[in-house]
Amino acid sequence: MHSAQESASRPPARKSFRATQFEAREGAILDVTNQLLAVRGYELMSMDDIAAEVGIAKGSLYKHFASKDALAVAVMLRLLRRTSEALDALPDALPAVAQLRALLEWVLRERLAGGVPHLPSTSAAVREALTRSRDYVDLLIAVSERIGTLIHRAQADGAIDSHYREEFLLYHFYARSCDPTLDFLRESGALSEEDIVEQMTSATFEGLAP
Amino acid sequence: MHSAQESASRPPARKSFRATQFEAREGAILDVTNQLLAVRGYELMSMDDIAAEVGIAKGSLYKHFASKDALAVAVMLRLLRRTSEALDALPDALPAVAQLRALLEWVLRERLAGGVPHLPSTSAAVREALTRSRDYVDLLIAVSERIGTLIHRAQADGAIDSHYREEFLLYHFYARSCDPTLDFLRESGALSEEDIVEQMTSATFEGLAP
DNA sequence: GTCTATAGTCTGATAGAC
DNA sequence: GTCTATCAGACTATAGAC
Repeated sequence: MHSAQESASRPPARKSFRATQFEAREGAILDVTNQLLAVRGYELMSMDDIAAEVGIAKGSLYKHFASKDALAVAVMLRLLRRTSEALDALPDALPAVAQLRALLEWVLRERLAGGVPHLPSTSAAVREALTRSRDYVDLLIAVSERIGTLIHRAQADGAIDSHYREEFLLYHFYARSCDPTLDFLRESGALSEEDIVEQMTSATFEGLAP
Repeated sequence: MHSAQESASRPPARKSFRATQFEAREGAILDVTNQLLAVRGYELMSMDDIAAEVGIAKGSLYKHFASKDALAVAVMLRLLRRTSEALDALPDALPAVAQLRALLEWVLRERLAGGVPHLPSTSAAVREALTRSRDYVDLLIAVSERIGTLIHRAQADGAIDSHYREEFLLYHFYARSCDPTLDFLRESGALSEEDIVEQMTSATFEGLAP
C-alpha cells in the first residue's frame, strides 16, 4: 500500500496540495490507530471507530490501507522505525550497558506518551500479520542484532552477569519494553512518570536486592 | 487428564453418577478454555471451538456457564484460587523474600505447564468482566494484601531495596508472573524449562548486574 | 450495502441413569 | 420402563470487515 513513512521534511513544495493532504491524513490515521491499539487492543478496535475518530469516511480508510491487518502492521512498523532511529541516536561513547538503559528509558517514555508497546500485546492476529510483513521482519532482525551486540558487549564489560543466556537477555529486554507494570502504575497515579521510568529501569538492571 | 478440582476421593457414593459426570465435564470445559485462552486469546476463542474441543454440544456449554464472559471469569477465578492455595502452602519459616521467589517460581511453572497468565492478557472485555465479578475482586484483594505483606517484610529484612515504592513492587511482581519472556523462550526452545524459571527469577530478584 | 463470523437460543431425537 | 440430560444442529441477532 501507500507509504506510511516520512511525511516529515517538506522540500520546496514539490507535492501537490492534494498529496500533502493525503499524507497528513495518513499520519492522522496512524496516530489514531496507535492510540486505539494501545487503549483497547486489536480485536476491540473497529475500523468504524478509527474512521470516526479521524473524522473521515470509512471508505477513505481503505484508500490508505488495504485491511485492518495492514493498518496495524503500518503502526507497528512506524514504531519499529522510530526505535531503530533511537538506537542510531545513542552516543557510541557510552558503555554498552548505559546504551541499553538509555534505549529502555526511551521506549518507556514513548509508551507513557501514548504509544503502543512493541509487541502486539496479545493478539495472535497481529503477530501473524507482522511475521508475514517482509519489511517488519527484516527491520526487527536488524534491530535485534544491534541490541544483541550491545548485550554481548555489556556482558564482556562485566556489566551484565554472564550466567544469563543471550537468548534470555534479548527476549527479556523486549519484554521489559512492553511491561504492563507501566500501565498499572500510570493508571494508579501513585508515581510520577519520571519515577515510573526510574523504578522500572532500575529494577531491570539492578534487580530488587539492595 | 488431571482432575480439575477434587474429583479425587469417592466417599460412600454421596453423589449420583450424573452429578459426578456434570462436575467432571465442568472441569474439562475449564481446562479446554484455559488452554484456548492461553493460545489464542479471548476474542479469537469461540464457544463453538470450546464445545468441539471438549466434545459436547454447544447448548450443554450454556448449562454450565451463562456466557462467554462467565466462562472466562471462571477460568481466571480457578487460577487465582490455586494461586491463593500456593500462597497458603508457602513455609512460614522461610524469609519473606524466599517466599516471594518460591511463589514466582510456582506461577512460572504453572504457565509452562500450559496455564493462562493471570492477567487477561490483552482483552479489555475479560478485564472488565473480572472487575465485575465480586468473587474475583475479593480474592484478588486478599491475595494482593498477602503479597503486599511479604513485600513489606522483605523490605524490612533488607532483602528488597527500600527505595522501591510498594505500589511499584506489587505491580512489578504481578507483571513478572505474566511475563511474555517465558513464551518467547519456550517457543524458541533455546532453554530448558528449569533454565527459563531460573533465569527469570534470578533476573527479577538479582537483576542483570553481576 | 454486503457478507461472514459468532454469541446465544431452541427443538426434536435419543441414550442411558434411575 | 420412565424420565431427563445431552446431543446435533438449525436458527436469530448483531457486530464488524470490507
